[in-house]
Amino acid sequence: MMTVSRAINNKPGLSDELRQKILALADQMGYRPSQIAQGLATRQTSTVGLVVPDITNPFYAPIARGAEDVAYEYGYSVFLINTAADLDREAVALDSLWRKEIDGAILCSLRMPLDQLEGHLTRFPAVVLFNRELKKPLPNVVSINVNDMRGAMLAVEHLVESGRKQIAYLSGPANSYSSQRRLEGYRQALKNAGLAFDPQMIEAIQLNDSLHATTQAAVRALLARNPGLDGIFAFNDLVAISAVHTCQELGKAVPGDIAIIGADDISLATVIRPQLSTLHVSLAHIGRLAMRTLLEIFAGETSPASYQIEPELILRETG
Amino acid sequence: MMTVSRAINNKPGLSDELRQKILALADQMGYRPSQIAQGLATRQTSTVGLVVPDITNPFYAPIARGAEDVAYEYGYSVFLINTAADLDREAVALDSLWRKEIDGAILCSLRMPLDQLEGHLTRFPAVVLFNRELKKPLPNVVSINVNDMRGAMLAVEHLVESGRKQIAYLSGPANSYSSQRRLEGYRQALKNAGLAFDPQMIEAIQLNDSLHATTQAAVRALLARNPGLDGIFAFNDLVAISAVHTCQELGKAVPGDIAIIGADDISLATVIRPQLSTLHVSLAHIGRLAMRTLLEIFAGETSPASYQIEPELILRETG
DNA sequence: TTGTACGCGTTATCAT
DNA sequence: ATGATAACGCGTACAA
Repeated sequence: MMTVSRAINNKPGLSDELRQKILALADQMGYRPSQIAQGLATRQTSTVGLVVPDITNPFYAPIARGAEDVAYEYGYSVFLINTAADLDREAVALDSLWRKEIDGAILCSLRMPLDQLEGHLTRFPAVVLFNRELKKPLPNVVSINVNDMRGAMLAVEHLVESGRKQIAYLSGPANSYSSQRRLEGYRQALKNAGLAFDPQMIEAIQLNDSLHATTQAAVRALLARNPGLDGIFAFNDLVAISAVHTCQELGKAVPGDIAIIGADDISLATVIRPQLSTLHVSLAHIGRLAMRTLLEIFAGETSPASYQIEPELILRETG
Repeated sequence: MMTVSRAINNKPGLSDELRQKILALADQMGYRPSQIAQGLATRQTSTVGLVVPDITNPFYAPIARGAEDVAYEYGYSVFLINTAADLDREAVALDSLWRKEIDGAILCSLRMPLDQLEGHLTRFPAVVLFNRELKKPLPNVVSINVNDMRGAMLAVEHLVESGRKQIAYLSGPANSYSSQRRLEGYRQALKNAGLAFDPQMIEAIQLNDSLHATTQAAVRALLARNPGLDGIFAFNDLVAISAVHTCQELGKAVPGDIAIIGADDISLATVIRPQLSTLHVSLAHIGRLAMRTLLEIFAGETSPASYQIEPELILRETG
């Protein structure tokens, strides 16, 4: 048995001749070692977990794709889990992954409270955390964050520079960290430009309901309160697109009357007309980076405790 | 050890009192059985594989979501694999899943030749095959197919009934089964309406290159050969959307001059303007059905050897 | 260079 | 109702 094991795992300790013979026979018999048994013996499963709110969201799909691509290259398999932004499901998922003895996990935008989260994190050999900050660094976790605040500033600065005076922010739900950070950037950019911050210029989009309907309502409310509205920064592209259509339905030209800038540069941004101006981040790259980082931790290589992704303002047709 | 095992797995053979004591203690110690070890002992891993060409494709994402949702409900985890329509990667993926000793797999749109495919299929305890027909049924595999031919007929019939005379088909690559079946439906509907089939009315879209660029070229070519073109049926929604935009760029009104109908009803269909007329199939439902079917096979319940999903023509704004 | 004993964490089987 | 033993399929450590 051991000779076979050594032959198949390419380990030294047997003649090349015997190795070839074993390999040929194994191939002929269709024998491949059970990864379950290997996992039990070596405590390594060549398996990682990928937790996202919703794989259907064009923001997360490319991340998953990038991560799985790299995993495939290195012989790892990935468990996909959708949390649906449900706290219980997050907890159950993490527990389930732990019981599967995964080698590591990529956790995207978990809503779980920090203290509860850390309890889970320490149980995994390695974790990459996306869009979530830790209070103090843990040795086995690396975080990757988009510089949302800086991105929002870029967008709002451009709106100001192109002469917009009444700029609104279409925010996400209050429990979205990204949305909060973008709100900060929005306020900061306004302040830097000597413009007053007006709470009337904020509308929050709840993600549960029909996105387009709620965005429609939000834009209408914004316009009712501020007839001179001439610029909108939306916390993500889907909302931005809905805002574009709503403005057009209301007889407002985009960007003539109202300039609109989204965030994330999902693939939809270039398929709609007018093409959406937005903050570009390479989603597939983030996924690849996350998985590569995980592999580096496995290999014991030291990597930065956190990565910051800088968004880039892409001006297309809406702003 | 056995008493603990029985307590945790809710098996008979111990007093309720003891069971509670064990459960409480296990909870306090944070003990949960290793699914790897369980897998080795029981030969069941509570794990399934989901193989799709590309999770980034808005057609497959909802299927994956639906499947994972059901898996979650029943305590199963799912391995996500993107094949990128690469034959080697398909084979490697299937082998990898087999070594992981998955309980079953959902295989979407595999390109692999039938004889090679069957070799893989028989190694799995249970398989649901999507968009792929088997020559003769295997006892452990159920297939789910969209009635693409019927769908194409619905679309083309409607185009004919609304007065369109020169109807083109924007087909997919030659190795796409769906696209081939839709071509059949297109031809059949033409025939039924007494219209001649003209090869000049077909253009194939290669998926490798930039989708919009190739669609643009295809539509231009179609229009150059047939200036009177007044209807287009596209083999999927993404291509249909590109076609809509191309027509508009070329000064053709949609659907005034040219009516366009897509297929699949991906979520994008309702976010673009004009909203896309298309063939609706509930993707999330297919995913859920696929996973439920897998679970039924596990449970030894008999289910039909194949399901046929009937598309429904949804008339929105492009046709 | 090759083979043997043991352990990984769990469940099935048989005994008590 | 509870416990002891073997087995699942492999890799590690050590002996031959």
